Amino acid sequence: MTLYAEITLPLPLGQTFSYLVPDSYRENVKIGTRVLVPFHKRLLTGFIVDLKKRRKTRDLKLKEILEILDENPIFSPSFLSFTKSLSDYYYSSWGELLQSSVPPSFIIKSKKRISISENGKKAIKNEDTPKEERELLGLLQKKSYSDLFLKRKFKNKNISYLLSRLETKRLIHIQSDIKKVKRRKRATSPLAQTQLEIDFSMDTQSLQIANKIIEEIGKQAFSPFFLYGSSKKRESVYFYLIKRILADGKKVLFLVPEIALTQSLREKFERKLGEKVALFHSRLSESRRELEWQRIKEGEADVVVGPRSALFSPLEDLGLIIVDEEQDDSYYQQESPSYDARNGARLRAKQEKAVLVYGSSVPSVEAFYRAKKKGYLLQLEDGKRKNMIEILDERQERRLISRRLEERIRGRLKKKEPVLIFFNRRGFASFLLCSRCNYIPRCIRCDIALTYHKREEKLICHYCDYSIARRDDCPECGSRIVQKRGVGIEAVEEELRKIFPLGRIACFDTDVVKGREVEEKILGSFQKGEIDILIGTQLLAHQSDLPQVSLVVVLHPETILALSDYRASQRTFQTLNQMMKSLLNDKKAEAVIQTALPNHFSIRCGVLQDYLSFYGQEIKFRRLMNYPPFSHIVEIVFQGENLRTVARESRGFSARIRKDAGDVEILGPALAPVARVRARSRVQVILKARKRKKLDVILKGSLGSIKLRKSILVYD
DNA sequence: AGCACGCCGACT
DNA sequence: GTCGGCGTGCTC
Repeated sequence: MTLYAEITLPLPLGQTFSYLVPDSYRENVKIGTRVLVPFHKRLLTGFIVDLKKRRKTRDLKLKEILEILDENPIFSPSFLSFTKSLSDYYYSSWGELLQSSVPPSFIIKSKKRISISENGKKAIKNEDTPKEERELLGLLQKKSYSDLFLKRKFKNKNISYLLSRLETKRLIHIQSDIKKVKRRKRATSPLAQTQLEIDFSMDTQSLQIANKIIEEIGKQAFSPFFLYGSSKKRESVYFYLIKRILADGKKVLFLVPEIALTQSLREKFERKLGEKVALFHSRLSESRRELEWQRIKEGEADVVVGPRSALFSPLEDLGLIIVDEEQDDSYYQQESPSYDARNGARLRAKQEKAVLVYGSSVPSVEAFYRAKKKGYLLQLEDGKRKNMIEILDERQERRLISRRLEERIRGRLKKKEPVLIFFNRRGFASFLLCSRCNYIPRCIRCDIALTYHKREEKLICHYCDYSIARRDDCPECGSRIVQKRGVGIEAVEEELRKIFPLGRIACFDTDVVKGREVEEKILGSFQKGEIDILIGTQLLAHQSDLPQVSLVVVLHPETILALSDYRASQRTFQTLNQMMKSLLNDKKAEAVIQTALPNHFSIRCGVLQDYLSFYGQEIKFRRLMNYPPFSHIVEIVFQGENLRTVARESRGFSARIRKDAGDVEILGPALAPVARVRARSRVQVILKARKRKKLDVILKGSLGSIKLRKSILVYD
């Protein structure tokens, strides 16, 4: 009897495809292995997700699997069903998720090799051969190239058409060969032998909480917890739990935000867990990443630590998943295949019947609400901070640095105490404006004004990095009166240099910090006392080892609130809270906030690091507006080169779904907040509903009908 | 996502 | 008249 394989492919298609299993493969075909299949004139690496004795459709002539690439499954049945549920939840492609779960070298694609034929060599000399064809043949005369290379060489031209024409004329040979991956010999574990730390001491209250979680661990059932408390306390609970899980012979997945895995944290994990730990971080090379993947697959790592992509580590016998710094948005992958690793962790823990522990001192309001409601919130008591906080009302202030603020800084500098200033806008001025004709220089590919950068004397687009040299006159009317509007970090720096001409001042932003060396150099000299005033953007606030100072200044945090997003308050709160972490915890240390919105709760609570008050107010707002966690939001962004097509497609789509929308709110289509990025117009449709199920019902049938490039984001 | 087919404008 | 632009549709 014939055997049929259901296969998902790494394409944004949202369906599986059936293939025939050749008789020669009948014995060794398995669910969860990679296969090479012919698919519409090309070869792709797919994944077998099911094997059937009966075919799904009968009016279709099926193709055969070309090759089975794995002897043993690389995905377990439970991993497959976890990734399937994740793809359903985020409307992203299962095949793409599986593809991103394995090292890139595991994905084999056919590669076309183009070489010149004897006829082709003759044709070069022939005057009748079109210029374009001769150009290509001339290139191929020296050596053969891959189609990818040729595509890049002939950028805008329709190369595939040209190639097929030349092939029919027999001027070239097109050879399709498969890029085989050589199995690398595994190197011996590169970790140095270290003295393991076995001190897991903690206070009685933390111990109680840890034991509460441990009770559940024995039950072999999915069980979630939210650990609310300082990072220090959380950490001691985590390591206690890990120790217990490992003693049971089970494994641990430990997720951290993208930038969190700094040297010091890495060392801590290695000190406490030794060779049992596999660490992923952004600076890991491709080959090293693959090596770690193999180690985990072979069961040599008991604990996997890494950012959101570590969610897909091939761990078996998973007993515990930890998601630390739960509030961090880097857990959400917006690019395709999109998913939220926090929710992904929940789905995986459910599938594996594992214990799930979220942790944060400033939880997202969504997660905090659910934890409270479902009764799995665990609170670690923390000591109160004792700092002086001053919020300066700057609604009347004209100066960038107010008199009062200037005095505060001067006072600290006199005592030789360094000062940290946060200001969240790159460049010198947000935009330039011609006084005569009101012309504003804009990006040619994006729908935004160019930012003026004084250091480079350039106008730069912050969306696509397009830049032009700054000129003194207006390109529209020639007027020489061009105004600078909207203050950036460079203007703050200039102002401070005027006020404190003898002060040693430095900036910490993406334009200065290019690479790890610069970053370490600036932070290092600040630590050594070689810098008096350090001014930083979010880039500095996001550092996990922030320098500790006695005066922290925040200039205009209300700019974050201006974002058109229901989470703007949460962002503002979190950013300010983060900035306050660089404040020394003593009575003499103080923070000064200069803002035009001194009474906004996200600013007040953020500065005071008062999470519970913030939560209390924010959750009221969310309830009132029916935003998550009280509803589910799906945002569909249509993208395309010409606005007409994008508009037509999005209008058609929204008309189709409106027909049976019921009580689902449908907003738009409307231009996205930034209507054009990298020469692509963006139009969005937003769906909002109390029950997630209702969104699925509407979108299940309709999403497939969208022909255009689209991205779908789920918020709840 | 690719890749081919098919229908309308600016050019040797 | 042809080339070649990209709108449209399909891939087991």
